[in-house]
Parts: sequence; structure tokens; C-alpha cells
Amino acid sequence: MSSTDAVPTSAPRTARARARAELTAEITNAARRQLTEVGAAALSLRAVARELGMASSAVYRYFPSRDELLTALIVDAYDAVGAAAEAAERDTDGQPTVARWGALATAVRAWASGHPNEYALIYGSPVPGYAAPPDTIDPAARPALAFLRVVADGMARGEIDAGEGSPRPPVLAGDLGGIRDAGAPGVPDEVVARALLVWTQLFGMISFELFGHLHNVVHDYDALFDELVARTGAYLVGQDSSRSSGGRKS
Amino acid sequence: MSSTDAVPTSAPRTARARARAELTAEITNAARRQLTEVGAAALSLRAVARELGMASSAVYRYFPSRDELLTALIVDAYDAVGAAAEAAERDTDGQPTVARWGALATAVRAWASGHPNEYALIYGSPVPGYAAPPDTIDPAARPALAFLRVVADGMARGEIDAGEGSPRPPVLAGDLGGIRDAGAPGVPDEVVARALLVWTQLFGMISFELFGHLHNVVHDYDALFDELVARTGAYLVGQDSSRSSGGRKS
DNA sequence: TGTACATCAGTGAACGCGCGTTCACTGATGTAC
DNA sequence: TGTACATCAGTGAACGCGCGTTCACTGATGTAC
Repeated sequence: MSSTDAVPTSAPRTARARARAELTAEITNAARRQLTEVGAAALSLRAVARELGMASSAVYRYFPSRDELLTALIVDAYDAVGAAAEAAERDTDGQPTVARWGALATAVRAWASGHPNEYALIYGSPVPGYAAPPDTIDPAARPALAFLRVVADGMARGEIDAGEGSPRPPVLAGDLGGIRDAGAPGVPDEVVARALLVWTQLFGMISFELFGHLHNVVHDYDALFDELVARTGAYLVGQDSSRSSGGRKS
Repeated sequence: MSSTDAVPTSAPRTARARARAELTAEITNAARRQLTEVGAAALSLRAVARELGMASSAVYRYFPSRDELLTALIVDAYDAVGAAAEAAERDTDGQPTVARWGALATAVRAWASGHPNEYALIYGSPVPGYAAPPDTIDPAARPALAFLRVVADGMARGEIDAGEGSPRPPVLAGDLGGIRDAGAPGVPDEVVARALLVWTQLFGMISFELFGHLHNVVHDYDALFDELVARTGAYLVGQDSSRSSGGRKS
């Protein structure tokens, strides 16, 4: 889950290398903890150093600047949701598409609820003055790619009713085709469009919940989530929209 | 559009009062401009004062603290989207529900695109260390209430097919009922649930666009938006989901 | 209409704070022979 | 295996910065009589 895991953990030989790997992880952990308390924009190198009981200048042996530390946190966060989504996808292999979608959506929401500030870091407002470097691109794509695998799989197994496609402007068809090429082979435009709809709905719903836009309006967020996920699932596979299966999870 | 408009603008008698109203507006304008450049978390009283060429201490004659200035900006932003949504609702009076939904959604997105930092301020991550005071509650509800008017109106005119309701857990039914009571009289739970789905989808889609999650994936955001809004419109009124009307706007 | 007093707007200096980053340094760990 | 030198980790002081907020003050505007 930590960015240092990207580098193979296979027994760093020297004591120095071992200590370095451990301290790098401890620093990102402390930063993550600080994120939880104070939010992304207020994350400070000095506070992290303080929490670890070391001189603030020492942190510079591990991260060349505050922004690089932020980048590590962002990559970690994307990797964490990505891993959660991939696990849900893997664990439901062979199950009906609607169930797989429900599991994946629930996994994303569970991660978000458990790590609200990390969720806000990657799916909320961009951090002012921070430009995400290219290293974040691949991790950022992981959750969506896991989702597209569910869609492509459902399509291949004939569980998704693509209906009769209606004409779309060529630019849009091009974008939808690009998504198909990137991770949903064999999925027609119609279904890619549905996938985009339910995917953005998922994040809109989670953001509304976590950022307080349903405060005093919704009281049982679990129930609402299950209801709407059942609906988006039905929509995704092309079932009649007015038939909402009340399939509840755990 | 400015928070000072809440106080009746009806000719302040004394020159002092007039000057005070003007300067208060100038301060929020400068703050809004700063927001555009630097984001919410980095908004600073001193920078605002600098832009207006006055001593930083002078700002305290108008706003007792930085947080109060932030609150004014938040209220202004909600009022601005709210006004845009209400105008769309009003201007499409008598038109089909799907068209009204399209106009309202397009108006919200247009405002968001034109004021990305204000959008991020109210619909993005919460500002760390800032707790929204009760004054923000009413303005925050305006866009949703305008939307619910469209739904209630469509229901009353028989344009929305409610289908046969399926059983829902009592807590959820209670929440949906609360929404009906708050602004959608006569709208059955089934349709309130659909409204929640398309409403959260709208903001998820806008956030993905503005916060860069579709970067290099989608190239024609207008086309995608029109496509998905046509779909959520059809879903809202209970039309067959696989029939997407290609209704494009302006 | 004119005067005396109260209210308010704006100034500039100062407070204490935490921040990111640099630098010369000490001592420990690693490497070459 | 032992020594000599190079590399690295961590320290503590210092830099310059911008921030929110307070305070005693000056001068202008408003109000009561």
C-alpha cells in the first residue's frame, strides 16, 4: 500500500538500505496521519518531522521537497483505491455483472469512508499550487481499469443488453472508442457511455456523502448507497430502469 | 450575486453607509479574484488588502476574521449557482421535463466551468480547519430545490412514469420522504430516488471534468455532457434507458 | 444654521507563529585494497 | 582480516517569508441640541 512497495522489498542487503526503506515508509505514514488531521493543503514537512522526532532538515534526505512527499501520498492513495477495486473485481470473478459492480462500488466507497482525507486528496479539489507529475497517471487509472474489466467481462458473457445504438457525434464516438481501446475491448459505444454515467455517479454520490452535501437530508447512507448502486447496476446491464432489485450487501 | 445584496440595497442614506457597502463588495470581489488564482485554502486577508491598496488591518473593519470572509465567499458561490439553476428552472416553465432537466444541468455546469475555484470551494474538498456556519445552509439548498421543483412539476403534469414501486428499507423511505416534504410534494419515493441518482451523477460528472479525472480520456466535454444529460433525463422520467435522445443544446 | 461630542474608517507598527529550504558540521556505515 | 577513504544520515542553527490578529493613533463623518 505504500509507494515504497513498488520497489521490490526483496531484502535490501546493507543495514543502511534497510533503514532507509523503513524510514521512508515511516515518513509517508506520518504524513498520511497528518493528512487525516489537517487536510492536504496544510500538510507540512516540519510537522511530519516533529511527529517522528527528527530534525526537519533530515526529511530532505528522503524527499527533495514538500511536493514530492505530496506526490508520494497521492500515488499511495490511488494505489490503495486501485487495490481495493481490483480485489473486488478479482473476488467476484464468475459472478453476475450486477453483483460485481455492486462489490466494486462498495469497495471504493468503503475505502473512501475509511480514508476521507486521502479520498479528498485525489478526488476533491486540486491542491492549489501543486501540479501532479506524470508518475501519478498510471496509479490514477487503476480503479477505472478494474471497473472496465467488469464491464468487458459482462459484455463478453452476454450479460449486458447493448440495445440498439443511437447516433452520436463523431468526436464523442471517438472518445468512447478510446476508452474501449484502453480497457474495454468488445464493448460497444452504448455500453461505454452507460459505464461513464454510472462511474461518475458513484464518485458524485461518495463525494456528496463525504463532503457533507447530504447532511440532515440523508440519515442512512448505507441504505441510500445500496439503493442507488442497485439502480446503476441495472442501468449498466440494460435492465428496465423502474425495476430496482433490493439486493443489500453485508 | 454578492452577499451584500442580501441586505436591501435600497439607497443607504449616509455617505458612510454607502462607502461601507461599496468597500465590502470590493473586498469580496478581490477575494473572489484571489480565489481564482490561488485556491480556497491559500486565500489570505493580507493579499486581499494588498490588492485593494489598503492596510491589512483595515479589512477587519469589514470582516471580523478570515473565516468570515471565506463564509461570505461560500454563500456568494451557492447563491450564484442557485440563481443560475433557478433561472434555468424559471425560463423553461411549461417545457417538457427532460428539456428542463437539460437546461438546469447545463446551467449548473456552465457556472462551474466559468468559476472553477468557486465550484471547488463549495463542491470540492472541505477547507481544512474551516467549519461552515449555519448561514450557509439555506444558500446551499437553492440549486437542489430548483431541481426538485422541476421534478415535482413533471410529476404533477404526468410526464414522469413512476413505474411500480419496489419495497425499500424503512429508514431509506424515511429519508426519501423527507426530501419530498422539503421540496417535492407529490413525488413518490421511486422518483425521489431517481432524482438523487441523476443529481449526484451531475456533480460527479462536473467534478471529474473540472478536477482533471478525464484528462486525455475525454476530448469533447460538451458532447459527453450532452449525451449523459440526455441519458439521465430519460432515466429521471422513466423512459427506456437504451433510447438516448441526442438532443443537443446551444 | 452652528457648535460639541460621539462614532467610525483607515493607518502603520508590532506580536508571535509556522513554514520550506539551505548549510556547514559530526559521526556512523559501507567499500576497496 | 584490517586499515584508509568515501559515502551517507542526521543535527541544529539560520535565512527569509507571509500569515492572522491586535493596538494606539489620526482624521473624517455623523448626530444632538
